[in-house]
Amino acid sequence: MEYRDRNCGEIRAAEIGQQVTLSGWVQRRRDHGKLIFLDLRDRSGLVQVVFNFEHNEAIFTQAEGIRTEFVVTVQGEVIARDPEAVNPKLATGEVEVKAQSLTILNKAKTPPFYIEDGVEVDENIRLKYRYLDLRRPEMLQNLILRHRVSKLVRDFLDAKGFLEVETPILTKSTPEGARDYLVPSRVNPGEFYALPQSPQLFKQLLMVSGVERYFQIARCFRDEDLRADRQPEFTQIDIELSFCSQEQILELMEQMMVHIYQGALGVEIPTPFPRMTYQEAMERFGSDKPDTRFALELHDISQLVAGTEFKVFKQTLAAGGVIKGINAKGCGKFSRREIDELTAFVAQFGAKGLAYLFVEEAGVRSPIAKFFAEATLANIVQTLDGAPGDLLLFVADEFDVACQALGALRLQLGERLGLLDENKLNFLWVVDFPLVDFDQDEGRYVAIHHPFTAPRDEDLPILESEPQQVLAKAYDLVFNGVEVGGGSLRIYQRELQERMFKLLGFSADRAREQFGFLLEAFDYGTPPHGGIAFGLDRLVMLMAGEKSIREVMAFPKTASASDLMTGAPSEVAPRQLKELHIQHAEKTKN
RNA sequence: GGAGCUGUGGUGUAGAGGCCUAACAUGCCUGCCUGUCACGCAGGAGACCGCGGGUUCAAAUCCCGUCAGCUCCGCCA
Repeated sequence: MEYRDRNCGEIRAAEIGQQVTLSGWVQRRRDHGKLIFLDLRDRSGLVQVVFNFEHNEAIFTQAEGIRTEFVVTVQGEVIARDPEAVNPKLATGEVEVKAQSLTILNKAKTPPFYIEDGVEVDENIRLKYRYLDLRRPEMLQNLILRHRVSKLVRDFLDAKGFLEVETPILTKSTPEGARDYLVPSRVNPGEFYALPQSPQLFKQLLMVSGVERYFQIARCFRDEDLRADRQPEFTQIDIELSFCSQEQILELMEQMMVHIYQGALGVEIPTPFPRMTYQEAMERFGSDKPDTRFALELHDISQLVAGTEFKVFKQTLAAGGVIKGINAKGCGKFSRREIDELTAFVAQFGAKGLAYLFVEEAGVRSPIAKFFAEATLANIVQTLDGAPGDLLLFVADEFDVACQALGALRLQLGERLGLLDENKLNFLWVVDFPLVDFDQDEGRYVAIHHPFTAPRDEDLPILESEPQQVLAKAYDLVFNGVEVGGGSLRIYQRELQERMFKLLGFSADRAREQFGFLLEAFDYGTPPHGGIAFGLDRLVMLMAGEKSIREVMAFPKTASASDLMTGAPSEVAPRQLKELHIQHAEKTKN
């Protein structure tokens, strides 16, 4: 049989008088006794179908048995609605289909929740019945948007001469970075593959191969705890180019973003995107991914309060720390309790306390005011641009902690004060990241970006002597305070790569064992290269205005990394384990 | 690994020691209804309050544990 010759949501007044065949799901049935209306839904939208007892008794009787979410085929004539019966809320609201035949293709149980937009349903149930959740138009729209973004990326990069190349999913475990998902090898007892955290090494090797311009919409896997914007498997737009400067990469990627936003949302984004160094981002916004839609910037008052007798400040400064503050504009009415809540909030980020100071017409009011001279207080207020009615908040700690805590507080206040303008599209490049950081737990330097990121040429002489002063040829793309992409120019000379491994505490043997194939490849004529990777899920999430990447992934996992629909992960048969040479696999959690 | 929030008919909520034999809306079922589009009207079924302990004369309500979901910290080169 013929199921359809057009889509439900696309029928318009121009088709009046035509015979049509439609298939879809029954959104709703309205039974008026001798007259029944069905809202028939397919991917394109809704159209109203009418069954009239007087016109066709047999079909009418059949329609009486129809229920929500039945799958039906209707054949009939497109007719005009009476002017007073037009539904302006429906794209197809000027017409309806007079049913002449009806086929019930499949019945349906009553769904566990409403197949409608804007309904708040427990996420447990949505995820268990994800196939029904995806029937909701807003979820379908998210899938469509994601598809469009992928296609725009492919079209853009194709036009720029990039080749899409697939890289292995079963690959080699590299202990640097995130925890790997491991896959046991049946034919090599005791050995494991790892699922890729990113195609990083393969794309660099493709540069050695002479591909010159590579991209892949690549699935990546990281066995770390989840967040609203982090899933164990996610998708990157992964890009690598040879013979290209950092500036050329940034410009090309700006063009790509313009192309995506124009093509998917019809929105024009101005270029070039602003650039900000990592150092400036930390100092002014307390974050390496600053939300520049609002001010509330951080200020350093260490100099102003040097020599103070206030114990906390004095000790912090003596230990080489800093005193930083922000101005909570207009929060001068905050209660003691609200300030306690803010203190608890910054404590999450390691701040040991939160000093505060109310700016009032008469002067300042603060428990710590007595420790400072009038002139000092005036200086502090001036530095933070304080006006009567403002609340100034301070954290004294080592630089990183003070910045991070106040940076988080800044975002919290920004949200609370309604400063996060949804209409602003603030792209920002953060550049000049440090190359390495010292990891106290591991007692060694670790790469901020990854071990293949090139140091700046001018910093090479101090690579070993002052590694923490070395800046990297690395860059992140930030959108409204969210990191949407990051990349770097890579090391492409064996000697430098070996120096880097050594700095990161790799023995020569271990470097060879882990990354020997890369080092060896560098010996065979490696072009200068660099690249970037964007989180497709995050990008689409932001474009869709969603708060979680789960909303733009068809089948996401819960915070405990399980799939409520399929029940994965699950136990497996002893025989399967035996074949994989796995001895003990005891379930520790019920 | 840690912290917080949530869990009551299918769904969304109310109830916060006794008024609960658990309420409301919606959905579902039955009947009526020829112009609805969140159709309407009448009637009906449906939850032992996530699970397990405890306190109490009495627990959906308080306490402890546990499970699940969400958010955050750690973690995420």
